[in-house]
Amino acid sequence: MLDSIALHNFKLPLYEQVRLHIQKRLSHDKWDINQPIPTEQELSQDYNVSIGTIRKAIERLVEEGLLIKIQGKGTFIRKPSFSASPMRFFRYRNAEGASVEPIGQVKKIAQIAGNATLNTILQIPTQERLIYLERIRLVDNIIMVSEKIWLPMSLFSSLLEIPIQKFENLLYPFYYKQCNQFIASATENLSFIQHYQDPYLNNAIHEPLLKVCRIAKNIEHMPIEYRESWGRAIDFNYEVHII
Amino acid sequence: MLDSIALHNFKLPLYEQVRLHIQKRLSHDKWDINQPIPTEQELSQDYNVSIGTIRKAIERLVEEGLLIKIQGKGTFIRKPSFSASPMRFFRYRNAEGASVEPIGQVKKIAQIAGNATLNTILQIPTQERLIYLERIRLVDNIIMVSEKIWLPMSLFSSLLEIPIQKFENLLYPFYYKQCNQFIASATENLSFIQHYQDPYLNNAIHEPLLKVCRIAKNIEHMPIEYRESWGRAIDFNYEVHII
DNA sequence: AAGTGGTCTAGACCACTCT
DNA sequence: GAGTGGTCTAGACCACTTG
Repeated sequence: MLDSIALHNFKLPLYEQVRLHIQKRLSHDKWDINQPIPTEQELSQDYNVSIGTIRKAIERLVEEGLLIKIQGKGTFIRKPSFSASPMRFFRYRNAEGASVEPIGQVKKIAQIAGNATLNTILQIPTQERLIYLERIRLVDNIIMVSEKIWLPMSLFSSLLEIPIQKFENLLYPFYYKQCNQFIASATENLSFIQHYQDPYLNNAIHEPLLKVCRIAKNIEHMPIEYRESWGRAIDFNYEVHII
Repeated sequence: MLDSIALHNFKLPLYEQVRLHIQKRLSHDKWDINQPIPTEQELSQDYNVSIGTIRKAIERLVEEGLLIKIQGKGTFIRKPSFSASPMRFFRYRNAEGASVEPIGQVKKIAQIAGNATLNTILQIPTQERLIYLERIRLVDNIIMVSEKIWLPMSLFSSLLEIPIQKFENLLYPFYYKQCNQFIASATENLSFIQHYQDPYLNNAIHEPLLKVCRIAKNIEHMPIEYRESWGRAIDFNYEVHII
């Protein structure tokens, strides 16, 4: 371990070097996602730094959302958990006023040619082909959100062999199980669209819609999914905290 | 100092007790906002805890946005800085494509009776009177945002003596100078509105608008301002990062 | 009982700012 | 050069989880 990394050689603080190295191991070393990563004691010996330095490195990874600590059990790789996020932007109350878990359904999957715009977003060569998905999200059998999803063929080709009925409710855990691709973070851009008629939402042409463009990234911050979601603007509701 | 606080008496971790105590001193002790707060060494002696514990307490206050550290100079109370935030939600490019600092103008100030809804939001007695402001925000002389603002009379009465021409571009630093009220954080709720005609935006009645409702709070998390802002939905654009 | 992360201490030296 | 926060160490004991 000590030979494999050249700590103390850069200008970066020690805990930053350790953080970056652990971050790489998270994606490359294939640690079991249900088992704790090595303990702080072990890491401290591995890297030959004090335990306080390890703690600071891990603290940053926890802040980044890559790891979670559980006292008495250990430190674990965080599983994808924000899969329900497009629904964050839309209010919905069922008859009883309770919050309901929305259902996701893939309606179409296809293999398509890449194009300059999409492949630039996904940071892949222009000639690489893409997988294209259409998906809806329902609450109480009402279609709340319509989605188009683009994925790099090189990472997700195995999805093409799966019938759309077999796609699970939440896509991100499904990506991980089927393709070993782990979504760790995302950037979403919200804007407002008029004069667009979505075939799934079945909205009136003049009815305003909210458009959410999402670039989802893996643990190394490489984009691996691009998604556009539409929903009725009238249902839009979002809360944000500012400091 | 040691007598004035009873550390070690609660179940809270030491650094949490210290954090809470320093947080109270920030609003009550009237430290000069341009001078550093006591050094970590001094605080460590004051509270009779190790310097590591002080550092952890201060670290939390920095994360909360209450303090900023500057290496070599000291730790300072953070001045209000998110004053331009309603404009975060609206895209605007001037002729040169550069980003422009919007201008804020108060158009009306009045003293009004409290009501159940507003006084509940501001967490003040129903009978307390309010100060009501109307304000616009311009970019290149175009009105981008129209705002209504409500303030508790008890904290902001001195504003009534100031002619509206004297109100400054940014309100939060102005609140601090005139009324010693410091905005430290805020919660904003976004939604779409149709069929509302705003007198300043001069929008068509059918034109959809974005409504931003903000509750702004002081350093002790008490709400001291409620604000509703409207802008054209077509100009809406917002980016959010998810982990 | 053993092992994990959580809290806390008491130092050391470094990088930066100001005078 | 003096003083600030930034980094790093090498321990100690506590709270929690699991066998």
